[in-house]
Amino acid sequence: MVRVRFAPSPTGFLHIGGARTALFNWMYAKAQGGVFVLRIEDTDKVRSKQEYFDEILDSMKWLGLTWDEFYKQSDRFDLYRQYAHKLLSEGKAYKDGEAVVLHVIQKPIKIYDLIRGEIVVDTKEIKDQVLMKSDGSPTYSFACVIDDALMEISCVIRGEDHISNTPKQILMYEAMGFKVPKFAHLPLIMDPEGGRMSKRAGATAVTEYRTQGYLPIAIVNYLMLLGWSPGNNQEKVSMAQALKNFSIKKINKAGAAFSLEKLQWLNSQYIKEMPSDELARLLKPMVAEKYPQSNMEEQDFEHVVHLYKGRMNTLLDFLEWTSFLFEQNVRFDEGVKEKHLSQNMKTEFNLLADKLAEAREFTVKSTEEVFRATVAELKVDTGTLVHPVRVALTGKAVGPGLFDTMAVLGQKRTVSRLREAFIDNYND
RNA sequence: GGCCCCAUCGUCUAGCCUGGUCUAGGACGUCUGCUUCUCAGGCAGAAAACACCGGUUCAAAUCCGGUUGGGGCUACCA
Repeated sequence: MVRVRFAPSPTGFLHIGGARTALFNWMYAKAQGGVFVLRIEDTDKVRSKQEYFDEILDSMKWLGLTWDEFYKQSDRFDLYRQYAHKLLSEGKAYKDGEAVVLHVIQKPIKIYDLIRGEIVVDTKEIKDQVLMKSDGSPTYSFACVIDDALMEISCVIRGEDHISNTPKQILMYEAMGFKVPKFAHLPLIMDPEGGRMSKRAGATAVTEYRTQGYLPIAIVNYLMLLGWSPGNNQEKVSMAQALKNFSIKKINKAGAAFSLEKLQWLNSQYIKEMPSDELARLLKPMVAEKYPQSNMEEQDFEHVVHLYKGRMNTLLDFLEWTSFLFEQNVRFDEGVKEKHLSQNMKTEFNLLADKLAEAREFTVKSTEEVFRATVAELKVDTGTLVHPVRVALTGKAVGPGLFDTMAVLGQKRTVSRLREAFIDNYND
């Protein structure tokens, strides 16, 4: 029976790298019908926080990384103490003040790593290991070994930063007479420049990506591609497909730089393929929060979502694009007013406004007809009127088709924004 | 510094184990063209890599050694 675990410590938010470690563990378990254990390593009483504990569980669930068994180490201190006593009584460990320390025997240790193959380390590099700290709490390695052994973890899949812990821990397995599990050390995620992943290089916590409007399915898809490939030139990979092709031996050995661009692309792909009603349900509360006074008919809202779906990289982009629909006043993008509304087109705008005001219905088709007729009457190019009008209506030089835009804005607001467009300029 | 891990386009990767099918494939990004009221999108193209040196071999991205470069660890943190 395959049994794996993800063992974060609640001393910070779930890190994007931690999420990937969790994902590979989860996939390894699911691909083989095994068990995925979530174990919270909260032995550091000072640094562990309830808020982080809650957040980690929340992020795991959000990503869909559900667990079959749950433990936390603070519930298991008695157990660690028992093993410390045992090692003490067997003479394998000794006391240093209140601390319990393992005698490290000199010998070469062989690690068989599923990803890297054999790694040999001489224990002369390793000094005696503290098992129980003076305050009575176990050290990371000690608690980890006891738990992995007792929870019958068949393969320890963790970050490469733990390679040097592995020989120390093997010594502990042997001292306590436990069976040594298999190991697989995942390459680390690097920042976009290939250096150490740090806060400065961008978001590191899963929650940040969540608030920035990334879909969990896109994050999971992106993360699995960091160091692994389904092997058939696929980029957008369904979990079912990934599980079918998953093999831990196919995981890369080299660290992988995190690319926000590719995550964004994947996110946009998932947004595009999502049904508009579903996307609308996701967006609705975000709109309500950002624009409290907004109220739009369900049908209309869904239509707006449909209109902007193709141009969103993140959910947040929608809020940016559509501010002109939910705010009283148009907010102009940097420089667009100067570029498209510097020439006074009051006459043209008023003519268009008058004609639009008379329209009996206000649809994409009818607004286009009115617009084309106006352009013909004015004897100007379509473009010379389209761009200033779009800017006047939306505050942006770019966006969906102008007639789509007018139709969702509605007759009343379209007409009034056209009429008010040059009022400021008159006072200049 | 010491110990350990790693090295294919700018980035993520396929290929490496089982050398020849690789004038190295895909994707993101970049650039170009088409579509169009704009941008985005979509579609079609382009540029872009086996870190270096040596060895083994008829033949090396693939095997071996070294160099260089990057990363990790070096806590009574996890």
